[in-house]
Amino acid sequence: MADQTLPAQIADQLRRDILRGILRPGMSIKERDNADKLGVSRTPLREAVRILATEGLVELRPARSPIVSIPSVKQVADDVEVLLAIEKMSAELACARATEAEIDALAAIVDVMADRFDTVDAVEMFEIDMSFHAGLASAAHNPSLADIHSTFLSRLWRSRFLSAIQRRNRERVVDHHSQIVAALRARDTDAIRTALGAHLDRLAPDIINVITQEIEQASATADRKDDL
Amino acid sequence: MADQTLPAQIADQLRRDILRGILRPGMSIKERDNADKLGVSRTPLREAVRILATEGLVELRPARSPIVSIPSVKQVADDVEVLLAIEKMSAELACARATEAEIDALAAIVDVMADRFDTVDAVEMFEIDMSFHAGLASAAHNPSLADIHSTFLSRLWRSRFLSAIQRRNRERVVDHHSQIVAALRARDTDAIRTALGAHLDRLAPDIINVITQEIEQASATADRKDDL
DNA sequence: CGTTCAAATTTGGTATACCGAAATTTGTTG
DNA sequence: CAACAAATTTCGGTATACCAAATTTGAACG
Repeated sequence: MADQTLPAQIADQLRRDILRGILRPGMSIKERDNADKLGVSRTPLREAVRILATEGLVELRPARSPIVSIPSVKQVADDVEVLLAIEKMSAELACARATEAEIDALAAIVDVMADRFDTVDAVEMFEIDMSFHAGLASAAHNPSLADIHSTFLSRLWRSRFLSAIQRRNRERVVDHHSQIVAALRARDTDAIRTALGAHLDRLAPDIINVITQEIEQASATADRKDDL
Repeated sequence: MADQTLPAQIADQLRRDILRGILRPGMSIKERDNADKLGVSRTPLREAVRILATEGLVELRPARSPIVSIPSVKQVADDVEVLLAIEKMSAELACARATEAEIDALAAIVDVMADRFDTVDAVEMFEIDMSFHAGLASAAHNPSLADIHSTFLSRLWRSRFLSAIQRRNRERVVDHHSQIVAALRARDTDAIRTALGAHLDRLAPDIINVITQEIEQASATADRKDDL
């Protein structure tokens, strides 16, 4: 975390704060205040905010403070719809193009999942899950595709996270992923479509439920003003 | 073209220059020179360059001048692969979600195509074609999807343009689009998949051919140094 | 004549100063 | 006391100044 550019580092910091909930949806990100707080000047902070804007995590408004995105249910549903399509496409391509080494790496991730399922906390398990799906995307050998995959993954990171920590389902976490790896090994496009479909189609309503819940909750506490 | 932000206007200007070939692939975009040339300061120009970088039209290099992207054949092929998938997905969703008014608008575009096919020049016809596909994408009623669609469309703009102007095929331009609209009207998902598939699967190799050609040609004239 | 190393220049990155618009606050009036 | 208007403050947008890294150039030495 050292050799990246300064704006990228700032973006990482802000992204973490947003995803961890320290910067809550709707909060404004004032250039001067945040620049001072992070000990940098407005220019790189500004650029960092633009990076997050393209990722969909913050929202730019003309002649106004950027705010942390407060995605509507519709937006989250749209994002999920796109992410699922990208992931299915990646999986099918990976079926044809993944190297044996890449499949081995994915299998190893599933092994780790199975081993640690009962011991690690939700956050760690979630990170492992993320690495599996990122690995699947890169196994499609199409960097453009992997790029937009990671964009939508980070846009939905918080939603997925909230969804994941409230439900720990061994079947989904371990079995589904095993089936995906098995289908990859067999180079069986239909099988991977089925396996991933089962995995993801269950994920979608979960995420949307969590978000719906969070938004209702937020509007209930709507008296809170956005601070600093 | 007035109320946009200054960086967006600059990005538009640069994008035009890149796509029209005035700024050729490999040319460096020096901040000071271009800022002076456009009569603005470095800050908004800098931001404009970042915009184009996220669109894939320019390439940022750490501690070096940004250069106009010179996409490899592989990159173009990857982009085409993604664009096709996005467009097929959009079409299928549009089949279920497009309003009658949206379908009418698309039909009107096809009428314009048919009417003017023999009179307008390639550039204009190309613009009409672009508006059709953009309309199709927005008829899917998923802004996230429409966003990445337009990103890949602009990333491939120049390639598609070069491909389009060298081949004018009434069958493809008019008939294919008519079939797509007909399938939309009938809400026939299979039909639209077939129609769009026929349209696009022919497009892909054309684009890749043109790019392969251009790259070979460029390496043949490799003595030219990037000026300014 | 070629190679190497250092000085100068170029250039992107960052900080800061300035400007105009928008919002907030304050004061006055009905 | 409420409401509207003016002044002040706040804040993003833009320009500019400064800095450090990198490239280039040229001179000196082999």
